[in-house]
Amino acid sequence: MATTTKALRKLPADPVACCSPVRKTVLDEADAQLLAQSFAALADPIRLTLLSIVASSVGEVCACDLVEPSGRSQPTVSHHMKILVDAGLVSREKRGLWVWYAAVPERLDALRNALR
Amino acid sequence: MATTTKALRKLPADPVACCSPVRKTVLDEADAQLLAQSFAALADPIRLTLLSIVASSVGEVCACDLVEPSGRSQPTVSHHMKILVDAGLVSREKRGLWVWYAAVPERLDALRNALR
DNA sequence: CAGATAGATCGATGATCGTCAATGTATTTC
DNA sequence: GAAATACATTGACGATCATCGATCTATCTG
Repeated sequence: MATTTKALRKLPADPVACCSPVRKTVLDEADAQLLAQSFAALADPIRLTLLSIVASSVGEVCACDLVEPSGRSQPTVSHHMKILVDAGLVSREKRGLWVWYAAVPERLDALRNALR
Repeated sequence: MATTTKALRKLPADPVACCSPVRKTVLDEADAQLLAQSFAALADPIRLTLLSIVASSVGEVCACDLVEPSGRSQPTVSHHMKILVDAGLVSREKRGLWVWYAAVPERLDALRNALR
């Protein structure tokens, strides 16, 4: 176990290493779970492409304009967009026959903040 | 296909919608692949916990101090740290019998920029 | 109501992932 | 060299994921 050898280690620039070289976890289990789920939504190249299309557009983007540039089938695009929406990164609104997506900047900001 | 109906759609606040409502992909395939791999490294609560421990520490952190707070076995922690190192988010240095990890702030910055 | 269209859902399949026990490798100490 | 220690690697398992064809649902139009 780490405790038995801890006192013998030469720690780099840490004079109080004998007690605990690890400050704190900073992230509790629930936060980690939630954050991981958000980052998982970004952990796919297709979803990053879809998000970049939506986020770089001025207003909203129609779902029908996402299938072709992503190079995937319509069910696959629908599946990925659902993941982005569930993660809160993209908003979804159905008007008539079409569905319109828009980026949610506050959620992207929240993720950026989590990276420090 | 989207092109056939595109002219009929009522676009929200976009007077030149007839041409192409999507500006550009912003992300080429290679970039998306690389970014997705980095975000995938963050898409696990254990890895987020491990990274938060390393990143919140002043200097380096010994591998032996990561097993207990993560609540996973030593091989599992080694596995996850390898993923973080491969993603460039954490640096690894072996000195004697111990391995020391440190965060790579530039890489975290790069990911934050990608979310902008 | 019938036909057409946009998008979501279902079901199946192959790939990848998280996990740990067992084992391997490198290093220090005696 | 032998024993001990820290960490990595292997192999196997079940779980989750990405994908698409087929189908379902909702909406608009005539």
